[in-house]
Amino acid sequence: MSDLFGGVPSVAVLLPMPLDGPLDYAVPEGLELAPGDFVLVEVGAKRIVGVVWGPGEGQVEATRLKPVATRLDVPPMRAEMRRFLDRASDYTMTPPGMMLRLATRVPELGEPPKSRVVFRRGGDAPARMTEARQRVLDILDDAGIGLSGAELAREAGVSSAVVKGLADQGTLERVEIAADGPYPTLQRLEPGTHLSDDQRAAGDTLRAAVTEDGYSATLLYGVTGSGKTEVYLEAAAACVAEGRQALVLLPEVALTPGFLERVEGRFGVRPAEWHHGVTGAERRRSWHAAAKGTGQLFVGARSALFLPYRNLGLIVIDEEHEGSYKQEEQVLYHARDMAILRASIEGATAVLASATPSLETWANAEAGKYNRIDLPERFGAAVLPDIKLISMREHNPGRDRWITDPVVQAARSRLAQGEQVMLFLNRRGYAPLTLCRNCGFQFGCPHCDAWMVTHRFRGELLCHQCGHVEKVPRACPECGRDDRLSICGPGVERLAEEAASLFPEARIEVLSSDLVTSTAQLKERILNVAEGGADIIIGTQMIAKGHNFPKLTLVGVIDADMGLQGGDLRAAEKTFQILHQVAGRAGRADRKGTAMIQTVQPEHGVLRAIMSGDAEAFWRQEAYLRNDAGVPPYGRMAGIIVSGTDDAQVWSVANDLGRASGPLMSAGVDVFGPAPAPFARLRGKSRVRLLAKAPKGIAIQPLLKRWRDSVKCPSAVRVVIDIDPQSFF
DNA sequence: AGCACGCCGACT
DNA sequence: GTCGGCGTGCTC
Repeated sequence: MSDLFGGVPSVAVLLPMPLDGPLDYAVPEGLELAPGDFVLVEVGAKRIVGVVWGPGEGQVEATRLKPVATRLDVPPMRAEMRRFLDRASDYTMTPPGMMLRLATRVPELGEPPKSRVVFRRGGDAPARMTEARQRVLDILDDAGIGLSGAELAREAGVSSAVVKGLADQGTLERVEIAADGPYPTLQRLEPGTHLSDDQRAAGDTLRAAVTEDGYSATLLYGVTGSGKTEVYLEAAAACVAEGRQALVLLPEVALTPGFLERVEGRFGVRPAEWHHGVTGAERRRSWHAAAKGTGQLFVGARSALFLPYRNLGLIVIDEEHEGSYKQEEQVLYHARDMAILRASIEGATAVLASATPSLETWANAEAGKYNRIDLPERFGAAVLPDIKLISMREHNPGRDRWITDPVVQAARSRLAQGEQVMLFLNRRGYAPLTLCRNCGFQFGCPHCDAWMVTHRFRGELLCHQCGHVEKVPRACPECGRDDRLSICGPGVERLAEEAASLFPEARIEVLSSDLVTSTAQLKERILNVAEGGADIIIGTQMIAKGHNFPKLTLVGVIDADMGLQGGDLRAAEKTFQILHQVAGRAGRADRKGTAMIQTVQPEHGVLRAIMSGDAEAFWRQEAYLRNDAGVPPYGRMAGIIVSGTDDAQVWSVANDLGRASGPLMSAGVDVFGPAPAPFARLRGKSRVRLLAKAPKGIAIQPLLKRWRDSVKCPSAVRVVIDIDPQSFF
């Protein structure tokens, strides 16, 4: 074999660290290594798992090389995966080792396979049959083999003592099996039966794309409730039937346990999971199942893209437009882009599913780079709600009031019929501005140019930009008067106050990130609302998606214009997406719902698009604006974030970068900044941003890399390059 | 990323 | 006199 390095003195080993490249190690006598082999090597005093990346590069003399300690008994990393990591590292301008780190975040990688104890039916009948014991036995008979004592007890809803009791009597037998055991086989891979005509046609198209060899990408564009999930699960079925693995990426796995049940409903078994919450033995099992090919279907968060799949045939990115696909910490990457990259390298099918695609994806479909499948109809009884615009100029609710009369009337009649009402206002806290009517002083953040938002519930003033917190003031710091402070504008807390006075008998639930302490609590409260535990739901974008509320028939959007101000180029697009989502929550069961959208500018393009349902025209308009501005998808855009604890150092580096931008400008790249805000200070670190905008066709990465490296930078200051940020200013 | 080395403040 | 703060620099 030509790519074996037996007898070759050294290999380059990539390590999961932020080094510029791999390090050379000597190959000991008798060890044969090939690219992709997992090896254990000594780095400093520690032993670390690395991957053979190629032949030794020879920057360090052969005599000074440490030897490779061992080769691990793990399936070697495939060439496709290595290429993916290299390309991803290049694209995101992250050291390749950090990409490897994402791909090796699995416990006990270097250790031999563990075993675990599971139960099976033993010969003896129990001395006495109880209801609890019967349930355990039923669960076991159903599952066959593979459940541990704890799992059995949990699934049967009994205590572990019941399982232990059965085991002691010989009704259950303990068996030791490999801990990284395979996942159960998916059932019913043939085309699904309960599909509408539209769904079947879409499913067939995707099945064909999966069956055909090689890479393709498809935008699956379907309104909420059109059954996108059923359609892409058809693609997964076809993929698994072909003997390849399928991956479904979800934006917020923690909030979608229902998804696993839908998969189980379709395929009879639960998929392998990979996300933050999967830890320990299960994490290890998932990773190895990906590598060995013993897992067929994977469901996960963005990090699931970095599993070492043996034969990946399909990647679905559900809710493709979701911002949570972008990782903003440590390694910056956008899972949607990386999914396309990986699919193209693996020769797999990519499916981007959304009711409100990102403009980039829409434009790629428009340009023919992606196929597009439209699912126009809602499935079953679900009907799109009536949408009404309420002009706030025409219906002025009056001083310190924000709910207009038409919305009040509609809410009254819906509440009277025992239905639920949702009021959406995308602003946390009580009120966005406090000012002094005596001297005109406005309470602003000392670190940025934002207003301090009053939070009554917490009893604090909060900067929503940088997180700065102050006590609620008693008097004006400028003139000292304590009787002229005026609280202006609404937040959800204040809206709840208004709703309580308008509908005194209604039960009101307010949901916003600072009124919810944990994900578990959020789930519980949402479930409570869904079961009818509240009449009026008031909230921020937190309530825009998630659990279905069957009794909800009226949605009131309090301030549709809120998101449209500011310099964010994606403001219109984001507002469109969130309005579409919120409005779509009304009336999905037997009752056609209504969405009433309060706005001061009913003629705005976003609102016209929401009204007419003609998203195409809106996107075309937005695409035109983007084209004009030369930003994605018509150009490349990168944010350069300079951060550190020392303000002076941060500014000095940022200014040096600004001065050194000449070569970029002459290459046709526009550079803006340095600009502070919106994140002037974040957790004690100051941040300054620059923005580079390159027209399409210019490879921006090498230019940026050279730019970054041309400015010397104290190690206390970090310079991060963020390709295609979500917003700029 | 870790981890060791190194140079200046409050302690037995 | 030392213990320890974390700034700087290196890992084949």
